[in-house]
Amino acid sequence: MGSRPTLASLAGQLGVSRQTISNAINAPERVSPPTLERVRELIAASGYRPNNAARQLRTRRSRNLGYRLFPSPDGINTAIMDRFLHALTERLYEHGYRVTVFAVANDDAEIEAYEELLETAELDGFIVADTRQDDPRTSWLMDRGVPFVTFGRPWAADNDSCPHSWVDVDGRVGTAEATHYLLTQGHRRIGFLGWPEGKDLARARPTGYELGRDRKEGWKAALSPHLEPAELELLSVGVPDRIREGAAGALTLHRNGATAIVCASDSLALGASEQLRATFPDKSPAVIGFDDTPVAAAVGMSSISQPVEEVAEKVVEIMRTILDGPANQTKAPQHILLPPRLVLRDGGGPLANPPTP
Amino acid sequence: MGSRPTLASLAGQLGVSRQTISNAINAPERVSPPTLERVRELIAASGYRPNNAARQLRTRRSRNLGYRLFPSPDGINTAIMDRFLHALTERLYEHGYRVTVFAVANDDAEIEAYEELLETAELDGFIVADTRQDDPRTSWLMDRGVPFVTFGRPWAADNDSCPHSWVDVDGRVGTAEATHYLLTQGHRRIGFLGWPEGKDLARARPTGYELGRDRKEGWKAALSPHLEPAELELLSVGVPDRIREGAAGALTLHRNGATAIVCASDSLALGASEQLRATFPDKSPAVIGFDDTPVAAAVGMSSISQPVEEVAEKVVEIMRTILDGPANQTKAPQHILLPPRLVLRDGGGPLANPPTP
DNA sequence: GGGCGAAACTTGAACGATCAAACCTTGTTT
DNA sequence: AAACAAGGTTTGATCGTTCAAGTTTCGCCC
Repeated sequence: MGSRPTLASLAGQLGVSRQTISNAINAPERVSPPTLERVRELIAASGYRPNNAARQLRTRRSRNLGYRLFPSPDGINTAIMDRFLHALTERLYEHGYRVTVFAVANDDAEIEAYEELLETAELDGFIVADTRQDDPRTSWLMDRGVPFVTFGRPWAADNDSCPHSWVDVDGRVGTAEATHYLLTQGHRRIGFLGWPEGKDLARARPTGYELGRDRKEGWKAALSPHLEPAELELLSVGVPDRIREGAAGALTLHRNGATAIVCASDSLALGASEQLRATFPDKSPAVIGFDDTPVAAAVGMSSISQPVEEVAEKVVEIMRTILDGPANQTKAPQHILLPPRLVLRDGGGPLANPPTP
Repeated sequence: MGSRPTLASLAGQLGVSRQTISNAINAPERVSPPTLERVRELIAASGYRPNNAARQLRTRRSRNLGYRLFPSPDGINTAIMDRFLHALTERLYEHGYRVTVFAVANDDAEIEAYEELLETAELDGFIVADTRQDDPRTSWLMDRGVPFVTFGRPWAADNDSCPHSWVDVDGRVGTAEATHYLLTQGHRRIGFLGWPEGKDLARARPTGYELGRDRKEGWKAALSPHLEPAELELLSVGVPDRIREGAAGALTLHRNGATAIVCASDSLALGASEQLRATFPDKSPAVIGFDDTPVAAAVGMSSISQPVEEVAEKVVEIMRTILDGPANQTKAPQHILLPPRLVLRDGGGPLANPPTP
């Protein structure tokens, strides 16, 4: 029982040189059809697979990309990044790329890890999630010309002139759509349950504060034709991203006259929904969450769904044009903003009538 | 500006041979103290890091382990595997190991991926989660002598004679502890809300059915000294792992006289808890969940917490003795069963009194 | 003082692939 | 008919490391 086949061993069997086998794999047009055929047959029969380490040593390409795992915060919103990682891995795998994950505590450590991974494992690039304004990570990567794509906008004044590629979901469109839907249902006093504004309160939110502002603006834009600014003011509340706080915030909004609520996250929405149903069993305000997490689906709550699978697909597409595309082609950074989708559900919650056994 | 330092370039600067530098890194005892000192200084000053591809090509070790990402099911229990992956990655990184993740649809595809990853990326081993009885994956890995450790027992008749190493959490002990706690609180008729039994209903549960049986047995063992078998029978219900089903199951248990409920998952517990609180606002039965997911923490529900970080630590320890330990030492498989911890919370749920603004 | 052995270090080869350049064949051009 | 071009194939070198087998130095012992 021999060890695994190599280019040289295959070449020996076929009476050709290693380079011919190599060409058959990497540049088939250089090999004559009959030879190509024979080589391909042997490759299939022998189950040959090129050794990545050897290839990497020579080409300085690892076909391996890095992704940072985020620490699970106390929210329920991690589920969405889970789905993203899953889709990302799957899509990249299809194109022969592997994903190396790493976990670090903060941005500084993340940059250090980039350096380490680039130098030892020679990763070909990174997928960076959860970008913030003036993100030190993207500047670092850009400075050294490391290929990367972000899931998240740079949130700079002009996102379109951003020098790197990004894919993101348009939260504004999502909350606007939810608000419009509630308007068609006859609601006018629609509340927004979001996160606190101001940078110093960053801890209270799952990510940068720009995200929350974006989501709030969609609600505001959809509702402002129908309400006075003073009323709008009353109908917006910002609280830390926890279920408990969502419950409290919902009561405030209800007191201010809200008959329906659009939320910045499912955590808030879940708190709001359960609280309102408990406090006002007969006619509790409608609640729409954000992210369409499993919990929302489970309790039958409407929510705005981010197309993370599509985001992953776009990210991979862009990454491939950067890494596999023609070398000397100028690669203009791509910016893709995907619309979320409103998922309507009947309401759910505790069962009205105990089922008979 | 030169490219990155290599063994040869460092050797040139110091007037020694490459091998001496290599020895200083991998076998310091072979190098004389003064030379060692000089080499180490230069390494630090130059920021030299060994190239992994070259090292791998020669040693056939990649310092890279594989881990399969699970498809996010519709439950809320993925959070725990998230934490596990995070801890695992962190611990392995500390010891110079990287984690390559992959996502596949089923067991066959998983085995194919093992093969692919072993041959091309030459992974050193795998961490296998969520094992079942007669798991085809572990047999495959064992047959080819691939190093691996599982998070999860083999669930065979005799776990202790299992030929591979595993780490798991003792669900039985967890539910027993929860039941005991409820007994000390004066409860006698304590219900168990679990999953359906029988292999054909596998879809209804997050994983193999052995897990659910294990958790149920802890409750049964703790309670059987206090109740007749017939009563026990009435106090146990098995439903699919969804919030909605948990709500229904809880009502059944309540009808059968349960004053407290121990659950096989937080999904079920959440449904039970919310339902009971809605249906019996004044004196709703106590509910204890399983897995201590973020949702449980958020709604203030008691739950049995799996020490996944500790599991990850043990898994890494075992993996290191396999991979880095003395080569010709006989490695008896290790089996570690960790106890979960009961996390008590006040109850939470909707706020009784609307807070003043 | 010759032989021996250990310690410290060096040298050549190998891992398995790709790059760059050389080498044959053919067939076409002048 | 000699020169040239292009297509197909081979050869030698190289990526950066470690293994295995050398070499040198020096002290020790009989």
